[in-house]
Amino acid sequence: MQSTRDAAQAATLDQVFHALSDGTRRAMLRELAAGERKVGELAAPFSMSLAAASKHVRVLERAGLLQREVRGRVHICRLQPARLKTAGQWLRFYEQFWTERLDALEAALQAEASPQPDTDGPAESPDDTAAKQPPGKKNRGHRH
Amino acid sequence: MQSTRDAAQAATLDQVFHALSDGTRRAMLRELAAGERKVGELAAPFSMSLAAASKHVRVLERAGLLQREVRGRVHICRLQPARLKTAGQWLRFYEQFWTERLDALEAALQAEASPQPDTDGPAESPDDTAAKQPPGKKNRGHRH
DNA sequence: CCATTATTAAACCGATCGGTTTAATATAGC
DNA sequence: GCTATATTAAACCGATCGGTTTAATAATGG
Repeated sequence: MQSTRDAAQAATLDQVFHALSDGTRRAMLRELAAGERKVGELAAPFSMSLAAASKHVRVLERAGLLQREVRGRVHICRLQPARLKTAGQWLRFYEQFWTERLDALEAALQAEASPQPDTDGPAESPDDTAAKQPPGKKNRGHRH
Repeated sequence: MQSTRDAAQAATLDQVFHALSDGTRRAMLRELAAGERKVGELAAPFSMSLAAASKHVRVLERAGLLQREVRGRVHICRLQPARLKTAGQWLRFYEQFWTERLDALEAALQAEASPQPDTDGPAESPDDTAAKQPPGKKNRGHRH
């Protein structure tokens, strides 16, 4: 029964992406990238109660993004890359897929609308962040 | 001052990851990967009201994951890969970083098991050495 | 003009979120 | 044993979420 597996996968993607959707939690992961941290250390940089930070840690933990080791009275947190990898795989798949599609579309439009190769115009924009343009206009020159 | 840019970046990451944290919306993106779709077409597979599906589309749109073209009375949606790329970059950075760290840890443990002296303590060391920073380390003081 | 179609707007609802404050729990160390 | 420390539990609060239902808006087509 694969539907169960799919549902489980969907549930973990829900949890992981939700965990990543908060700046405080992303900052905690950033901190953890430098090494293991106690909960108190993770909480310190933020201007919120320790209890609130503790909840953020637990959200990350339930999402499987970190692992907690209770050693004495301190809880030591480390990154757990598996789930992040799962999310990364999801993203990568669509990223690649979409890019391919857009490239194909662009090529098709160019072939359709160019009896002559007009070269490429002024498409030398340095920053393509959030390229906003009507459909089918060429502005990017990315290849893979 | 780049903090504005960082804050904006953080806000869009919030939006994008939040948009991705819902299975319905991920399914819509999956559908859109096959080509452009009207809102009604995106809504069809789900057993919810059209209004509810329309809200999901708007969440994706506000996150910059899709673009809408109003043509007559139908709204045509297409994927917009830029924001997904942003999220992908964030994930890739940490994924790689963590993997490197884990590899280093593994190497350290192996070295420990070898007759060579401990080059770097496996567990106990605070070990902040060579901590490359992801985009924007010094930021705190979040939104709200 | 009028009915149909495609979509959003608005008001509402229960659940969850992100935060607080005030306990409770457990360990460390004198 | 006592007290300080590290962390969670629990109750609460306003905001947002994901859904509904009922209109409103706008374009299509006979």
